[in-house]
Amino acid sequence: MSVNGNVEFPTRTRPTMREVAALSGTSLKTVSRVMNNEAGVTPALVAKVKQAALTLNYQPNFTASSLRRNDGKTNTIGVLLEDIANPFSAALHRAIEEVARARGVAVFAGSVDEDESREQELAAAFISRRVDGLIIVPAGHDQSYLKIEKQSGTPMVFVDRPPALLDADSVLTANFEGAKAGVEHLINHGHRRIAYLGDLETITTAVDRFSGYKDALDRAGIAFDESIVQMNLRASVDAEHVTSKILASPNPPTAIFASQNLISVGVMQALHRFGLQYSVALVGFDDVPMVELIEPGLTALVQNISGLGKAAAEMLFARIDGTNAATEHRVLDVVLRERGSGEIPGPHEK
Amino acid sequence: MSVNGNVEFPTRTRPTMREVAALSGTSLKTVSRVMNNEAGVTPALVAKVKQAALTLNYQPNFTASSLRRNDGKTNTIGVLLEDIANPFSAALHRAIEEVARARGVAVFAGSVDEDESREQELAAAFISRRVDGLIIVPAGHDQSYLKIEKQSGTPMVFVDRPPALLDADSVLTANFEGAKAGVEHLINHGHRRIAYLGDLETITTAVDRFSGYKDALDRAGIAFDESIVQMNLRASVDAEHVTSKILASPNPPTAIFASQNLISVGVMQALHRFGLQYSVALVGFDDVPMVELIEPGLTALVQNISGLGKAAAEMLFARIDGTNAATEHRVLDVVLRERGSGEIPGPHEK
DNA sequence: CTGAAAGCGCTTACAG
DNA sequence: CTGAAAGCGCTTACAG
Repeated sequence: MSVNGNVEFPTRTRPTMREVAALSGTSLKTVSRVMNNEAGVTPALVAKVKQAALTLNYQPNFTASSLRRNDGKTNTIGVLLEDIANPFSAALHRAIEEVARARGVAVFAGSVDEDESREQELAAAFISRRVDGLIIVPAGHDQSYLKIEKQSGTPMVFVDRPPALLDADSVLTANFEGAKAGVEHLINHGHRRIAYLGDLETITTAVDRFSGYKDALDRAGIAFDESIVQMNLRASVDAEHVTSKILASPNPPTAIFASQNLISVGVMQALHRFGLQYSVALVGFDDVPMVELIEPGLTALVQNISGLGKAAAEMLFARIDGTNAATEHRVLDVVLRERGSGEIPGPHEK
Repeated sequence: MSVNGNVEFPTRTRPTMREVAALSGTSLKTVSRVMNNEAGVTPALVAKVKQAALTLNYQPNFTASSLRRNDGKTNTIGVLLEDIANPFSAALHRAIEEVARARGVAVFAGSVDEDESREQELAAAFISRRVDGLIIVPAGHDQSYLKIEKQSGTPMVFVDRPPALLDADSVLTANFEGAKAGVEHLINHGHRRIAYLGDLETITTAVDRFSGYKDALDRAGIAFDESIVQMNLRASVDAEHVTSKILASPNPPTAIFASQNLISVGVMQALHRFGLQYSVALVGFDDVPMVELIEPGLTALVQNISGLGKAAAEMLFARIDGTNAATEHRVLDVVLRERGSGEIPGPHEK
């Protein structure tokens, strides 16, 4: 007589195929046939079984079926991202979901948070649930712990960052070439004194971008000057402080290269505060959200994030489908989008 | 003799507990005991089993174990989001992950994309994989399809939007009160002609915010004027167009209320283009990314997104743990953050 | 076309 | 303390 929903609708046990069989007066195997739309069951029986399933509210247990099924597939993949909440990870995740959805594959996701042990824990959690494959943005610098799993037949594709001490497929962005092109863009606009603000040196993409910077300077015959270079920046406030310090130094740069979007934001904030946003040039790696609202617009090297996710997912599913080709390493191009901040002329303009 | 990794390391079948038992000269049951760290196994046997497991690279199959286990738990939950890639969904997802991670629970996630059938497909996909619970941001307006599942014992919590035609827990933002407070803020700053730009009328949160707007006008004795009200805006460009049109009209508003962040962006773009960003006041629901870079700063009603996710996850796990309390509906407050755009004085300033 | 038996990889319930 | 048998919900392999 209670009005509480929990009491009115007590928990019932979920019906099984066996119970559907009993109600429909047929066998377990026939119910299985009907549920899987297998041909060769009398229409009359099909109707009876479906009616019984409906009456009992039967819901198939996909997990149980995959245990016995020959292919052993769970139609599930695991995705290890840097941080689910950051825009890069979220866009990657979305692109992967798109491909998985088309195949009826469910997606586990988790944040690695630049933590090596978290990476291993997440991988283990997904493996113990027998995912059909893994897509990984690694944090650690040794993925040999996945060797056994790979040999056991679980395909895996690395995105954004390459695997280390493990032979596996990867899809990366042209970080070296992109950063190099960005710095050359500044040089072509008359700059020779170009500061570099970079991310953690433990992140391979950060190292590659930094190499691109140095290579561009080298080719232009510009000496590397560590007084206007700062790596290991994480938050935008850090970048803001460093930018302020560099701008106030005796021999300030006429241009700045920011190795990722949070750093670009910090640089822009410092430039705005000094009122230098129209005098000091800026090129950044990665777009900044709401970039349209900022003046001058940020000239940025734009990655094809959804392209990375799509390619990774397609490579993974090709492996899951049994492709046994040699390990593949794909690299996606970066596009330089001119919006104003990178076209501010320098003192050496021709 | 091939150097191809795929040939050097052929796919092996994954070892089972039975094989570990055989190698260690013990029984399946004893291996199970060791793997689950059950007390009461001779240290010598434990060592032998662990050695064998290591030799064979045994990896436990959590899915298989949960099939037979009494609690039946898969230590897995499913999360249905609006769109994994949007910042709101991503922040929600992250907060949920945090709680799940602490319990060793893996998280399935998917995008509903404001599509009713997609919502049902995702729910079915997660249910067929026997998740322990569901956290749902619904798109449709009838969740009765989940009634059976709920009765079968799968806990579910709705976030951001309430369930319809289904009695279930929910965690919502104070949309009505928040919008009302935002409009009252504008009124207090001397505005009486306040435009309203809103989201899809099919979204309950959009309707609630609109009601808050109307209620604030009512209480201030301001007549509702549909010529400066526009609902069903989705992209920021749409909001930009409508704002431009309204600003160019004979009797333009002195203030604008934007019902969500994409709309705020469109309004800001239009105001900037007209050079009216310091003359027309603006209050928006939800923060805008990189808001620090915009002048004047956006005065916004800020939701506690991670609070929503955390509360939803905690309520879900309480149910999973067996709590059988009455359905709970929690509402989280919104904070008005003054940053400049909402404090621009209107003609009726006292 | 239909179904009884065996088995997927584990845990449970029970016996020794 | 250890293990043989049964069973979780399904599919496979085979017989009729």
